[in-house]
Formats: sequence, structure tokens, C-alpha cells
Amino acid sequence: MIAPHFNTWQSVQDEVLRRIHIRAWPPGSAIPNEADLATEFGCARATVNRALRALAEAGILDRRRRAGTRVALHPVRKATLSIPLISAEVAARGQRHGYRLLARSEVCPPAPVRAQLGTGTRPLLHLLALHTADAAPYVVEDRWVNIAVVPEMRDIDLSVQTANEWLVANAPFTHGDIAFSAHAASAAEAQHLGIPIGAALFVVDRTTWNGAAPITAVRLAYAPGYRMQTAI
Amino acid sequence: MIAPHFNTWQSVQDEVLRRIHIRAWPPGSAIPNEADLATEFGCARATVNRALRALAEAGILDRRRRAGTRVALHPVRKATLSIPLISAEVAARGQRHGYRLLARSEVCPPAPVRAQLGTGTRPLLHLLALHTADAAPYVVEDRWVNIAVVPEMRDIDLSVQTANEWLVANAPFTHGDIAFSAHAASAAEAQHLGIPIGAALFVVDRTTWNGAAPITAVRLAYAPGYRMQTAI
DNA sequence: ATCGGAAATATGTCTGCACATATTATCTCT
DNA sequence: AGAGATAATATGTGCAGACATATTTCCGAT
Repeated sequence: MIAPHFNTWQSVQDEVLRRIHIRAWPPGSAIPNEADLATEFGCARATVNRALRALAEAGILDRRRRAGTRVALHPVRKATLSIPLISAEVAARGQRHGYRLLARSEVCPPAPVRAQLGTGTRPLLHLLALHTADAAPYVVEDRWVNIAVVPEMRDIDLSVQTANEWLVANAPFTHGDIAFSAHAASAAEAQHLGIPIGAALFVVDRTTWNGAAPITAVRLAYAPGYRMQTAI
Repeated sequence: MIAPHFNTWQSVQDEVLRRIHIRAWPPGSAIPNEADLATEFGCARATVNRALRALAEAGILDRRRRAGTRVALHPVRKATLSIPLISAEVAARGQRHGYRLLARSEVCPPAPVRAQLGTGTRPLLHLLALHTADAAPYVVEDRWVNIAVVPEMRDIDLSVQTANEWLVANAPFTHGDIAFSAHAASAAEAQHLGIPIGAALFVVDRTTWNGAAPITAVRLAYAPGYRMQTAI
């Protein structure tokens, strides 16, 4: 038998996937170690490592030092979805993005926002805006900005530039969290989106920090019909 | 000035992030090439490559051969969210998972499902099931299975094992797509979940293929209050 | 000027080697 | 038998060098 030859980490990855797929390596089973696979595949261990590491990142394999590599028992497939600017999102749909600032104030936020950001009773900049796609309401943006860490924002004309655009360009964040849910449209949301009260809205809640300092919390309520899609 | 020394790809990554943050390398600007950075950081080019590649995968950097590396202009942050089995999801919340098969039939699917799977007018296995968490309704599962590619499924008792559990163990998929949206509860969904008709439901639509052969299309309608959360 | 091919360049990746590190297995002493 | 120290092992990662590949730039022929 002639030993097949895999010289790229992609081809190694494909071969590993193939074996998992034909159940030569069934879920839960241990696969040979990197050194053995490298010998069998006729390539360097680093190449095998690259392939297996990528598969582990994708959730297909479980790897632990000394314990070896096994095929994930519960293949927790990971979907990666990109979080674009709303203007880019609308443009990608081939529509024209519009934006209107509906309200702006500096007030003490309600308890849930305070808890989320951890800013206590300090007043924050509160913004309410409507994004449109080809003049149709697209998403209502309800945002709280920790004005203490980005005081420059007080002087920005947010009727021409969206808060998010200014923030991504001027106040980068180190980390954040994002949550997706469904909510019934409030009276205000219904009015801005031109839909009945109680309609099902796709809602994205995002909070971002720069180190320990909270930057902003935003709730995006998308008009009915919105789908967030990705490949797995 | 003493040249700082970075010997792990993580530390290189941290330093690059730091420079992006302090705007030494502002959005859109090109950063030095790998060889120069390796010299400056006192490490191998492979180490710099590892760090920059990871940042590119995260959407922080844009890299192109010959053109070099630049800080992403529109930081399309990528969120990765894992798609667990529902039983694992419920268990992770510290609740007990329950499952009840509500209906099972082999019929020709409606047009949207036919279009999604591309199986034409061939009859498919249709399943309707309710998952519970600590006896409370959790999610309604509406699934179509391409029985032609997994005929063994005809003989499975799906009242004890969920269709998804059987499928992940016996009919692995090569790729798929997943979409998230919000929908108003239908009469049937409202009844099964014990909620009013028209309540806002978080809906996940997932379709999977094995190569060119469609395997299954499933719609998961979660009970109100469900949040899908991840870090960015 | 313009178009096409050649040169230059930055990233992509492979190799072979070494050592680090986490975790498991084993052995020893009580 | 049990607890704690010790060895073994698989993965994680670093390094130096080499070649591959995609793109851009440059230059010469028309």
C-alpha cells in the first residue's frame, strides 16, 4: 500500500473530517496523536497541529494535553456571525441607509441599564435614533453612553453621524457582550417602526467596555421580517 | 531605550491590540510587516504571524498578501456562538430537560420547506416536539427530515430519543445554515408553549446538508424570555 | 499613453527541532 | 489501601530557514 501524502494543513483537515464523517473515528473516540498522524500523513507535526487546532476551534474535536484528541461527543458547532455597522448592513442589502436622531438627553438611566453598565446613578448620555433602509423603518436604536469616559462626544453633532460610527472610530472597546432575543414592540417602538403595538421584534442588546470602563449599552429593535443569518 | 521582549504570540497580540487602542495604529492604517515586527519584538516571524492571523480571524485586522496588514476600518467584530443540543442547553441552566414527541408523519412538505431543502415533492418525515425545562415549556421543535438519505430513522423510537440527538450521532452533516428571527406565536405554538397567540418568539431556523444531500430543516420556537448570549 | 510581462514584496505555510506545560499514570512509603 | 511524590506523555508553542502564492509595482514594447 502506498502511503498517501498530505502536505497542506487544509488537506490534513479534510482527511480528518473525512474519517470522522465515515465514522472511522466515531464521536467520542480518541484519534491518534499528532506525531503518529504526522508520520502517517507524511508531513510535519506542526502541520497536523494546525489542522487539529482549527478543528478544535470549530468545536469538532476536543483536545487536552496529555489526554489526547477525541472527536467531540456533542458536536457543539460554532456559528460565527459578524456584527457590522447598520449602515454597512443596509448597504449590503442593496438599500440606501438613512438615519434620524429622535431624542438626546443626559439623564440618570433606569435600573436595568445601571445594573448592566455598573455606572451607578451617574447621568449618562441617552440617544434614541431610527435607521431606515430605502426610507422604510429598519431599526430603532436606544443607546446609553457613559459620557464620563468619552466627554468629547458632548460636542459631536449626532444628527449627521451615528453614535456607533463615532464610537467605533473614536472609542474602541476591549470586550463586550451581545444578546439576541425577541420582544413585543412597545408603544414607542411601534410608532417609530410604523407597526402595531406588540408585534414581534428581533432585539439585539450589546454592551461594550474599554478595560474596566463601560462605554455604551445599546438596544437595537429591528423591524419585523429581519433575519440574522450565517453559515455553520 | 531597551527593546521590549515579547516571546509568546499572546503577548505579541496584546501589544498589537494596545497600539491599536492607543491609536498609535489608527483604523485604516497599515502596520509594519511581519519581519519588521519580529525584529522589533525580538521574536520569530512565525510568532508574529500567529498573533496577527488570530487578530485577522477576529476581524480586527485586514491582511492581504503583498498589500500588507492594516487595522480594520469598519471593525466588523465577529461573535461566535455555540449551537448546543437543547438537552445540554437546558442542563447548563441547571434545569431538567424533558421532551415529548407531539406528532410524526411522512408527508409532502409545504413550499417553503421544499424550497429550503430542494427535495421537490418527495415526502419527508415531519416531526413536531416540545422540549421542557423543569416541566415548563421551553421550545417547540418543528422538523423535516429527508428520510431518503437517512432511512434508518424510520425505525427509531423518537419518543425516547430526540431527533437531533439521533441525527448528530448517526447522520453527521458537512455544512448548513442558521438564521435567527422573531415571530409572532401561531395558534399551535401558543398552545404548546402555554402563551397567548401572537406573543413574540425567538426563532432559530437551521438547515443542514451532507455534501449535496439535504438532511434536515428545523425550526425552533423558544418560549418568551429566551436570550441567546455571547461575548465579543 | 497603454497594455502586458517581469520583478518585487508581504503574507501563507511547511519543515525539523526544541522546550514548556498540563494532565494522567505509576511508584513508593506509610 | 491510601496519599503524595515522581515519571511519562500528548499537546502547546517557539525558532530559524525555506519556499509558495497572491498582488502590486515597474518597465519596456507597441
